[in-house]
Amino acid sequence: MRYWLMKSEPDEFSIDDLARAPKKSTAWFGVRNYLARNYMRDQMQLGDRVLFYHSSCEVPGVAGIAEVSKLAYPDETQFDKKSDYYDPKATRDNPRWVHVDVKFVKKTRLLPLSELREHKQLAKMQLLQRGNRLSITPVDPAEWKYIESIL
DNA sequence: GCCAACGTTGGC
DNA sequence: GCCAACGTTGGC
Repeated sequence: MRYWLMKSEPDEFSIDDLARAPKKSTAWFGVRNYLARNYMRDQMQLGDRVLFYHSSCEVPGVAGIAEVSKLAYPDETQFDKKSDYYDPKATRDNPRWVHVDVKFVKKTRLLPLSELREHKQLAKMQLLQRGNRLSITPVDPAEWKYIESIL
C-alpha cells in the first residue's frame, strides 16, 4: 500500500463535500498533468491512503484522509466540449486523461502548510519542496506515520 | 494581485 | 530537438 497527497481547492471540492457525496466518494477528474496522471494510472492501488489537501484557500493544509476506491479509468470531462477540462486531442478510442475514485475516510483538524513546514521530520516531503506545483504527490510511509501522529 | 517556478507549445 | 514565449499553479 502506498500513500499520497492530493490537492483540491475547497471552493471547488472540499473534504466536507467528499463526506457528503454519494457513497462518500468522488471521481478525481480534471487532472491535466502527465506525472500526476501517471501516478494514478500506474501506481495507485485500491486502499491506498490519501492526504486530502486544501489548496488555493485562506489556510492551505491537510484537511482529512481518503482512500483510493476505484482504479484509474478515463476522465469523462476530456470529451465534454463544455467542460473546462475538455481536451480536443483526446478521443474515446485513445483517451489521454484518466483518474481514480477516492473515498472519504475521515475529516481531521486542519493541519496548515505553515505547520508542516515547521517539522524537520517532514522537510523532505515533496509537497514542501520549492516550486512544487504537482496536484498529486507520493508520501513516504515514514512521513505519513509522522503526520498521523500530529493530526 | 503579485510573482516564482515550472510545464507546455510551437517555430525553427 | 532546442528553447523562447506563454500559460498555469498556488502561496503569500
